Amino acid sequence: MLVARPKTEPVTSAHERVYRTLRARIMYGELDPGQALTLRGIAADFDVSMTPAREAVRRLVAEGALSLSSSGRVSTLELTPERIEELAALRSLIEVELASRALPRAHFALIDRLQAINNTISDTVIRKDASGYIRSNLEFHRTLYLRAQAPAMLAMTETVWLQLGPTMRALYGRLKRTGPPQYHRLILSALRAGDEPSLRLAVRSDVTQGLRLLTN
Amino acid sequence: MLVARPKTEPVTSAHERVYRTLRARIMYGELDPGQALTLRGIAADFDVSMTPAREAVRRLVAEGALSLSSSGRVSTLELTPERIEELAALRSLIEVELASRALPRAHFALIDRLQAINNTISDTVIRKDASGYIRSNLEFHRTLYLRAQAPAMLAMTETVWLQLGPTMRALYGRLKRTGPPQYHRLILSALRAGDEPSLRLAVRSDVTQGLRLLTN
DNA sequence: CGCGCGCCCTTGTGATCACATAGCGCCCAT
DNA sequence: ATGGGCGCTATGTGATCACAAGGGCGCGCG
Repeated sequence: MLVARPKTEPVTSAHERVYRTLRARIMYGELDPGQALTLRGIAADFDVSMTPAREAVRRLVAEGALSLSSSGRVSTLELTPERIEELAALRSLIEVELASRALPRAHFALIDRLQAINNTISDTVIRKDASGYIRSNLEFHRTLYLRAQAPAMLAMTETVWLQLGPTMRALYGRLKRTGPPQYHRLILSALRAGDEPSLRLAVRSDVTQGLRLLTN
Repeated sequence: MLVARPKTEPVTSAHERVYRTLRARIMYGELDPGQALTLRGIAADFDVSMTPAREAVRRLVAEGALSLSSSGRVSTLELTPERIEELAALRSLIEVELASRALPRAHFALIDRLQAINNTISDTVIRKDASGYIRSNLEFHRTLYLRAQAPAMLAMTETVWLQLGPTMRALYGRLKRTGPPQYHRLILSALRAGDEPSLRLAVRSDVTQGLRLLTN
């Protein structure tokens, strides 16, 4: 017997729920590169029919988060070194611009929030929580970029993150982390100083650093 | 009675056909900004069921080519001036990089092809063919960027074109064109000279010029 | 014991249907 | 004449089914 939905709860469609959950899993590296998925499997996991599963998958394929074999099988991306370099270059281009646009609007409260997120990152390092590390690291960047008031650029950056997601965890394994990324400190001090050139350099460095581990 | 498909023809799924056609119509400005579409209408137009129509629309929504109202109605984008500025900035960032990467690989044959496309653009100006103008203008850029061997960047650029599509025709109306964009000449001479700084400037100017007409 | 072939079953595609809802127009009352 | 309310219909969502094709596994042959 169906129970009435509490009227305050925003009705979120089934495919939206499937989409959001899969998207987060991919972006935060909870799926391995090249991992195969099936529509019926996804549908069963979320206890919905194939239709919403198909829509969610289509959407993720369109965003480059999943790839479609010629016969229609879906799997997460396996990136070539060239593709990784390209995506890192895109991150660099767009994120430097976003940071630059956020700078004039970055007040103390924002910098405090970023500081707090940086501490969360430390926790994930101590707990060796790869997925949590990726999530809070991206949260650091997203919090800053949100201030740029540039939704299209932010969306584009997030689709790049999405494409890098499964591969990023592989990176985490090779990384001997002892704390938050070193360049986050530089980003914070450049923000405090209102120093745009330093900020651009710090963001570019932060975005590009991980790349080296992946391409060799 | 069904006729056997010629075996050489690549079997392209129904939703792919719908997707490609709609995508081209949007990118080349054949649909007005804010134009409403219905799944059943699209399905009828292409003589398919609602399923492929839904998938094609979902895909285009994911790429930002179409927007979904809260109740799920789909329509093309109506861009605010701020959004247009943002998209132009994205074009500038990515296309300058693509041009820069294409430069070392740009041989005579490529420059000849670009020249030929430029002539096609002249034809569309004479014929006052707005959609053809947009199509061949983008073809000019795509042909150059293809040489950059950077598929992810090119794909990202194309989704920006897609978002600007319906609005670009509005631009065309305000433009008193007498020939190909002036900056195309600069792009070509920079390519011939192998002059990267000039090329970057020319591409940025070409991409940004139209913007001014749209934001005031 | 290894390799290749064929068959079955898994999997994606497209059509159709039932249902809920939002938007729109029409009608009536003031 | 105009504004508001009501009801119909157009429209999106999700489920289910039929079908075709591709991949993987096992069997049989060398």
